[in-house]
Amino acid sequence: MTAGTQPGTRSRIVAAAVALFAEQGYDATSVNQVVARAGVAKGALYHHFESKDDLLYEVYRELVERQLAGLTEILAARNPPPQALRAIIGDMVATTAARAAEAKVFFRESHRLTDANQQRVRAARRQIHDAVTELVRQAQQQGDFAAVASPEMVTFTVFGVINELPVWYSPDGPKTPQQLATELADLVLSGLAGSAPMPRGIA
Amino acid sequence: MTAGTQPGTRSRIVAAAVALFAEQGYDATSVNQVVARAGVAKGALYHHFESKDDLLYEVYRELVERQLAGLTEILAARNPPPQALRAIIGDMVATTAARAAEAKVFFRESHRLTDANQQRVRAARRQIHDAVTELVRQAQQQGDFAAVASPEMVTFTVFGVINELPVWYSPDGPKTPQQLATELADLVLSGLAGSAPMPRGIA
DNA sequence: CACTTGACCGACCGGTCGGTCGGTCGTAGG
DNA sequence: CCTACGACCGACCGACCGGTCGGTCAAGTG
Repeated sequence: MTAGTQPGTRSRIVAAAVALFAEQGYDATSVNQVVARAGVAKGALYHHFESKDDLLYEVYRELVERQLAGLTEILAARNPPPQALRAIIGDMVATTAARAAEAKVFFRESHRLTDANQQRVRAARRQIHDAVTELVRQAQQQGDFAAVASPEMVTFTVFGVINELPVWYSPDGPKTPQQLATELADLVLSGLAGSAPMPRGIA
Repeated sequence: MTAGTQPGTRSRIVAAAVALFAEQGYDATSVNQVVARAGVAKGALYHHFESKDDLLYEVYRELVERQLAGLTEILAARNPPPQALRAIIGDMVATTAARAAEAKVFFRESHRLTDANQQRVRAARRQIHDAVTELVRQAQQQGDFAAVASPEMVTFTVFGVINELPVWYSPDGPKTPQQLATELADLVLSGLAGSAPMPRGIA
């Protein structure tokens, strides 16, 4: 009522698109379906977005920015590797669970982005991946982690679970995201504790 | 030359479809592209397959049958849990790496299958999932594995990496599938060795 | 009041999609 | 030699796709 614009037309379009993309996939969703769900006309969508691909990219941009911000903050704290890795897992699991639909689209449809947009997303993802790998590598060199597997394998393992989480996670499920994050962190850190060095207790 | 049929028209269609689905995705690939790549006419495709969905299902059927057969064989051997889990990881990594294109399509496009076909595939996948979970659960009860995480989380972790493997694995990469499988098994088994109960040696 | 602006509308467009179907052709059976 | 048949061909179909564009209308400005 205040201004000449209905509140959140743009965000309603994005929300409708995310829901439909998550349910059906990007290609299987027509822009007509999106505008019908959002309750607007086709012209409104193309008033706010350049193309269907631009709409998809919007989903990615928001999620990847959030994850990158969380990671940067955690690394800046410069805590010991076990705590840092646990914090990273906790943050990633939390954001993935909270935005499960977006995450589902994210990891399933990335190949459908325009080349330019795809490169931007991949660059951010690689940045996250490399940061975690480097954390593990340094911790192994300093003896904080056992060298039971390469840093790359540890990273792939952690993100493997997290990326697939939106496939099976449900808010109505028996476990909260916090519990899931704790379990995953326990498993990974137990593995990285190895059999040789410190017998750090796991609550 | 022997019979009236060109050798492998059907399999050439499947191979072309797998390659294109892996490169571009299922929806983004037209049947015209498939027949062009296979070097046949459209009629040939619809002579061998009922629909485009049927063609997609063919990819799934073959892969899931192979994986289920491998798993059954391993479980039938009734080896101790650590060896069994290591064998399962080895088998899954090997088949996934050997058929990376199929696996990529598999885990990315499962939601595009017809409901009936999707249920069949999901049933087989759940069977695999449940078998591994049960293996872990029993091993934890008997003290062979530490209870650092729930059996479900262990399973999700193992299949998380494996399902994402086709995204980053390359035959030209520095590591063989065997090496990757060993690393992953080392990491997971090290985690499951835990620090609480018996320090069972890991070969 | 006239005029501008920008959010939004929806009929419409060229093109492509998955799928069809009447026809051709090489081989096997009689 | 004739007929039957399965494998395969490719022009064609209606539906629907993503995207366009001339128009409408409410609020802001002077």
